[in-house]
Amino acid sequence: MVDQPGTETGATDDVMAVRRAKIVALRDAGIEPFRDGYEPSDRVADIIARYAHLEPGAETDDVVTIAGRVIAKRDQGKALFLVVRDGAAELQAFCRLNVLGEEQFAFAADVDLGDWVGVSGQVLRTRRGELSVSPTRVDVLSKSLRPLPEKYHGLSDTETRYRQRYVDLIANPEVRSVFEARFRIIAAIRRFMEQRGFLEVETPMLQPIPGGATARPFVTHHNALDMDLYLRIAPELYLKRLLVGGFERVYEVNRSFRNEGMSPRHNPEFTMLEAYQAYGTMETMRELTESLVTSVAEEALGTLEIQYQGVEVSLRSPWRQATMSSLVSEAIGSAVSVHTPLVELRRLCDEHDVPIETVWGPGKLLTELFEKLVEHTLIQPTFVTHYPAEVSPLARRNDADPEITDRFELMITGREFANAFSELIDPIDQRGRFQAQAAAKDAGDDEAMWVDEDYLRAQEYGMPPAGGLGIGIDRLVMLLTDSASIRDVLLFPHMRPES
RNA sequence: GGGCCGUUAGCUCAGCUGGUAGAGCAGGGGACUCUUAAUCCCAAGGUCAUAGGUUCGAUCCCUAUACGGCCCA
Repeated sequence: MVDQPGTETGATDDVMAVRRAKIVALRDAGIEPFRDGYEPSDRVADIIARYAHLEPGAETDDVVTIAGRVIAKRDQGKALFLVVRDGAAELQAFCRLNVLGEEQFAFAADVDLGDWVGVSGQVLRTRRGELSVSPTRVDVLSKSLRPLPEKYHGLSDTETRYRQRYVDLIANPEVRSVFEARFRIIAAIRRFMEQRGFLEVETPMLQPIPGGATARPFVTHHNALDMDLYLRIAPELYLKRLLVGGFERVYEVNRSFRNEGMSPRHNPEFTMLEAYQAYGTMETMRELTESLVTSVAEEALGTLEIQYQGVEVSLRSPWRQATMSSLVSEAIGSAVSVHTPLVELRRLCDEHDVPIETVWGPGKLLTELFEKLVEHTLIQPTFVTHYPAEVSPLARRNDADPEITDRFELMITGREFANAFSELIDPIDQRGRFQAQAAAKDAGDDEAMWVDEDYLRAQEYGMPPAGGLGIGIDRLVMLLTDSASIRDVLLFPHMRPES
């Protein structure tokens, strides 16, 4: 039959040869090992729920057909146990010679670990208490050619886990639950935004001028137009064009791309939520951010008291708010702000080992001090408000102090999670800010922004006052799934090519 | 880009002071009709990441490279 006592070879490289031989043998016996479709009657998770109270040793007359991957096999001679995984749920097939008959039993015994199978039979619970299907029929739906990782320790080599996520997902069930959480979180975000009256929109990922953030872009080329295009670093300027056009509440769950190094917190492509609300302000966005994160966390975890990498974090409202200048002042022990003399700020940077560049003004120096001295200390959710205008080229100036903006960043676990502000809607001021960015770019800052004339033209038609918000989805998922690395929340993280 | 660490069988890991490698799981053969990390018996499985160097002799020491991880920029 399918059993091949003659093909005795223990060489690990020949595992695939053994399986290939089985495929040939199956076809010779008139059985297609890669079938076209199948019709299971039930999902394993439903069966487990339905028969939760079935007594050990009890048999039912109910017949079910399930399908899934064989992830364990325990051969007992004239009895055989196959563990079939359907999604995240697993059910044992308790194959018995007297129930299946010689031919079907031999067929079942020949199933390999990793094969996709269909199993049809009566539901029972074994004397040992394991809910099982006692098959009257076993079908191979798709043969597996490669051996699975070790059943007890799973797959732990990080490189293989990221490169071959499909194997990681088979070998490490907890990986699946992280990604289920990720996509439930994103679905919850969409529901929240919908409830708040926001329309989900799509804007270009291929942009002639990359805008909306300070970052180096990826360059690509349009052959027919013979022009360079850039993968977006943010959707911001397009979403705000929609405000000009009269869409009052829009958002985009966007994949954006930044041409920078990789780290446990950075991937070249990442996911953000950006939202814009006409007539809103920094304060509107602050409320939106806090409500969104708490409601999504509650929905995903059922609690607002979480642990991240061993650190207790409370997401319970209200969250702390503090201005950047007050936080920096607190850290260095004397009052500083964007109005502190340049020489004094430079001296403070020097004193605290913050490297500086001569072209930097007070706003940039203050921000550098903040990032070096304060940012990593903000473990509990904190809105850091009133960023300097110098580092906020798209944010509205504060009415009382034009050197700062009505902007905040949200810090949790010492990292940035969100960035939001009252939008700069004055096209004349915006042009000046772009020009300052262009000057910085000319001076060698390759992350500085370009002048986007079409965006300025849009603003010149009149943009309503608005609040805008960006939230890093990958980081939010890391926080809510207690994941140490962004690679653990990306199904296929970016990797260098295999040798 | 810099520093540190890692790479041994398909997977998870040992490998002493330098004398060309072991185990468990998976895979092969056999036994077993309630197992669940099943158990028992037998046999097999290696370009020790790659390329150089030192040495009578290198998985081990040295250099470079590749890939990965962490930290820093």
